[in-house]
Amino acid sequence: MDFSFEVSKKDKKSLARAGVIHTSHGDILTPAFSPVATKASVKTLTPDDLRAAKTQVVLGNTYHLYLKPGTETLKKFGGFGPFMRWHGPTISDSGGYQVSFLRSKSEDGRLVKITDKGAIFSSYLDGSRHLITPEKSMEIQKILAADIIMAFDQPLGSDYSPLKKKEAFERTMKWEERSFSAWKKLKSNQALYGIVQGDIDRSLRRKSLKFVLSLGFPGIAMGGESIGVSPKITAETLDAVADILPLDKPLHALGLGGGPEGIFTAVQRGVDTFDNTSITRMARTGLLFIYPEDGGSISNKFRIDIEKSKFKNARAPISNKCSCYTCKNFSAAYLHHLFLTRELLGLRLASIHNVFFVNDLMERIRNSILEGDFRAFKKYWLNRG
RNA sequence: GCUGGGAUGGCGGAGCGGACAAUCGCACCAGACUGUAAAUCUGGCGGUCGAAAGGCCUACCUAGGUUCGAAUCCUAGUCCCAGCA
Repeated sequence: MDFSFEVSKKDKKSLARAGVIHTSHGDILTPAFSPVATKASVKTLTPDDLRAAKTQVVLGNTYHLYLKPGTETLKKFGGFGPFMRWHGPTISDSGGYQVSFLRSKSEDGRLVKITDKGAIFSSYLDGSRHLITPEKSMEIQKILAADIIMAFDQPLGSDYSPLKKKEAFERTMKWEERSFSAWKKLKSNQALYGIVQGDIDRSLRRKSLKFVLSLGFPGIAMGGESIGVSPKITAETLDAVADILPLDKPLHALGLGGGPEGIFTAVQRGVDTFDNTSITRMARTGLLFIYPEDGGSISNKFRIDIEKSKFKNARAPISNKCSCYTCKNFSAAYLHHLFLTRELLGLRLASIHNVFFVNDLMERIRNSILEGDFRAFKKYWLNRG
């Protein structure tokens, strides 16, 4: 397997660490952000845009790519990475998240049926029925050919009844076991991450992590709603397993939210990589990140709303501190105009900025860890406003 | 000049006697956005008091009138549009 993880430097006073994930498509210097290319596209951005925005790795989704373009096409291209012409490291999600996601979205609950065997989905594209099992997810993910793949799981919904939570929790462990053995059988050179569930239940989280460790997955992912809903709950979720997190396995946070505050919260607790859709989605709705030097703070969530009328005549860029393509070349007023007139270029320039911002923040965090400065750096960002 | 149609909140445009402070869209303001069915979604949007329920005031071109009651009906005026000269 062309995959390994090494910790270059560990923070003395927290679980934060700077490391390197080696993959056959290159290294990922951690901690790192992975933009999400659900359908083999980080919305509005080309691979060149992504690279220029310091992107190291992108994440695609089994569920969506299986439905379109389908495994036959992706097989011919050798995976979704080559298909989208992203030649760097990739991650694929197992489709497990869609299990609960589709369920909560459907009004009659008939969009998906979950049994121990697997999940029967209705395609959101044409309504056709599909069965995804842990084994099937592993097969599909082999075709997607990401460097890092995920076990097939069923996240616990925060709105689940205790009984339903228990059911999903037990099922996830069974599914992970099946994912693991299917992955072994496929002899893929991909790294399979086991997913830790348990919502905000401390003992479930611990049990889940211990189970994942006992199987011997190459990496660990933290899943479920509670990892991304707010920095406070993210902290609670990660703190539950802080003392039993291994040092030699990379930790990925699935759908980590909370902006810069959430990122610091997670990195401090040992997260090496994370993905998040809202960073690019917020970009498309005009919410753009700013540095502390620009007035960013916890209270404004380190972001501005470019559609606000105060930017109508703003000649300065979104951020004076930022060195992304957008900030180097365009005024906030221009971005404001593009958004109000719904010009498509605005979506791209905003996405470039937000992706760059988060990648740049990760690089700065990494450097601060390497220099033994993480604590001060974090304080600089969070202790103001 | 004649004939016909019309004037409603920032704009467009419903309503055509009571359930109208007035449908809806745009704009504007505020908010949300987690492993993306998301260039999306939610709320507000005459003034004022109130936490809210709700109250009060001013309102559908202008001025009169009819009516218990008018954005809605009548009269006059002003302006706009279309067709014909």
